[in-house]
Amino acid sequence: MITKLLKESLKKIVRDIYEIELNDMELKVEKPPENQPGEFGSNIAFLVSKTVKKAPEDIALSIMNNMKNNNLFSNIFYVKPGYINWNLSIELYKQELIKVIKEQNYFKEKQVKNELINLEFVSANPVGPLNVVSGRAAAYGDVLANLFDFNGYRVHREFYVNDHGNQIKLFAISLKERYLELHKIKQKAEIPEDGYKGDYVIDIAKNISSIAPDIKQRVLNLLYNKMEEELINMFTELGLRYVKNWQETTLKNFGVKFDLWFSENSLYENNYIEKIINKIKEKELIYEKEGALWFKTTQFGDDKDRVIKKSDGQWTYFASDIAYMQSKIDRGANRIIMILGPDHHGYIKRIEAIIQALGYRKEMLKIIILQQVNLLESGEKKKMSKREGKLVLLDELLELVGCDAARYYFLMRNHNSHLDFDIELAKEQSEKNPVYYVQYAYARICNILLFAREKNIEIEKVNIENDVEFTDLEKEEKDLITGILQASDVFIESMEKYAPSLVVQKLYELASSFHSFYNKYRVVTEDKKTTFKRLFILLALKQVFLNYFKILGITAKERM
RNA sequence: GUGCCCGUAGCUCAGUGGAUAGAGCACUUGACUACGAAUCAAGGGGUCGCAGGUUCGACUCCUGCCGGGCACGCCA
Repeated sequence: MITKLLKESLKKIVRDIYEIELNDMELKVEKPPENQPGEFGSNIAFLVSKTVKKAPEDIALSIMNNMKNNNLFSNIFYVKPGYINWNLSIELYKQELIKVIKEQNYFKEKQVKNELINLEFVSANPVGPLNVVSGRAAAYGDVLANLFDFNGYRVHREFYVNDHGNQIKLFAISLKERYLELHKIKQKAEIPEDGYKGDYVIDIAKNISSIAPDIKQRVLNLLYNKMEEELINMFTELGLRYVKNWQETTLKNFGVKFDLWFSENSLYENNYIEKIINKIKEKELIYEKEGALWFKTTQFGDDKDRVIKKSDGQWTYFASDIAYMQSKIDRGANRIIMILGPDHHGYIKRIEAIIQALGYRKEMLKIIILQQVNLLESGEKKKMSKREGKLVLLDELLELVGCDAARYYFLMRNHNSHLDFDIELAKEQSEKNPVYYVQYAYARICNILLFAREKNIEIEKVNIENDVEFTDLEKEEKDLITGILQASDVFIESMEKYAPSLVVQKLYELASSFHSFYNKYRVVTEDKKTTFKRLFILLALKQVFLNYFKILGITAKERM
């Protein structure tokens, strides 16, 4: 909020003097390094010097001259090569703090935009429980969705269930075999070569009667009548349902809830795929070769065309993807965001091709590749594979370190960095997890406010506008205030950069400022003036922390 | 072979055109008879993989190379 205001004022000054319009993304307004003067600083003179071809110093001095006429800026400093730094006016501090304290949802954009964002993430195959890799995607996607929501967009969280195709059949057969073995109907399970060998399949076989109490009877009946296909169909249906429940429960424990679990199978109903493909056919983007149907993705920059219908007459997954994209748009999406694993980077071109072939701008699509999670075991790299059953379950992690620490751990990394995951390390680090650092700061704030109330200091009755002075601020107090004022800018910037890690970083900085302040100064003292001033800062700070926690999906603990 | 991601302190990582490159962990030293020491203050530790280029300015952008990882099906 405040950064935006400052940027606008600076841009206006430049417009007045030089008649040029500055790019918002390039213009920076930020806190200068520790050893430099001023609470805020800007690179504005450098930007202007690029187009005007004058020394940054001269430009800075002229801009500074005009800044003096604006009461936003109180002390203006020129710093060596061409920076302009300044302090904010005390009055501005006060007005902003009052708003933070008094306005409900001050940080949340009140004007809801018309745009609907379809955000797809996790979308793990429905053939097993979620592992830590999905955990990273879940945390990332959820916070991204929160950020969009916070900034006034409508967001639809979607989980694509790949419940169609061969892998499901293999899973169903594996499950069936395990079931027969478990109930001694068969001596030994015969898991197909490409089947699912992991122990978790045995667990599912053990527990599946929880969603189908009459399963044993049905199995025996079908076996007696030699209805092998029906038997597999039954295990397909039950297995899918069981796994979906499992995944949904895990995600719920992780604080993530989806608006829609979209079934790939549903695209096959009512010839939907056929209809959408025909739409592209009309544009002559589809041709036949060697008995198969091909989509001319090369027209949109792909390196080769892709098959959409195999020579055996089956649609490929790529065909259902085409229909799926159209379905998102049919359901009102103006913007499509997909969070995919690094193994999908080759699909970006293809999906862009789909969007364009369907007649939409490719800008409406944003694909974020969330880099891989490497599973380590005491330093050794280990291959995670659902088929082989080698994985670290998200459930295990949650049990081990808890939801807050797990979310924080995943969110600290940005999306394009690899993450080495060592369960031993996670266990060890859980006690030192920075999430406790930020939660502790919040608990301390609550405690002080509680303490003040016990001392019968009723801040609610104090008139902040008239009776509280924000003069003579200590450095630590100013740090807290700038942290408070910058919060909404952090939320906007993180959204624009698709970077939840930025939120985490800023929250940590804020907590750090608070802990420093706490150790140096006392809030509740004999001196009424100072006590009120500090209590008001803390009231605002508490609100800011609550907003950060809400976006990150972390619990705000009043006591640790 | 082609494409994508990564290479920053002993370890785990922030930082994507700006100010003396930052945190946490680990290590050393100090701070509780006052709102919680799960905290704070201070210290050591770096040729930002290497070499060129672009410019007022490069960890950041471009080119080449080295090292690590992933992906390149009429599988999903």
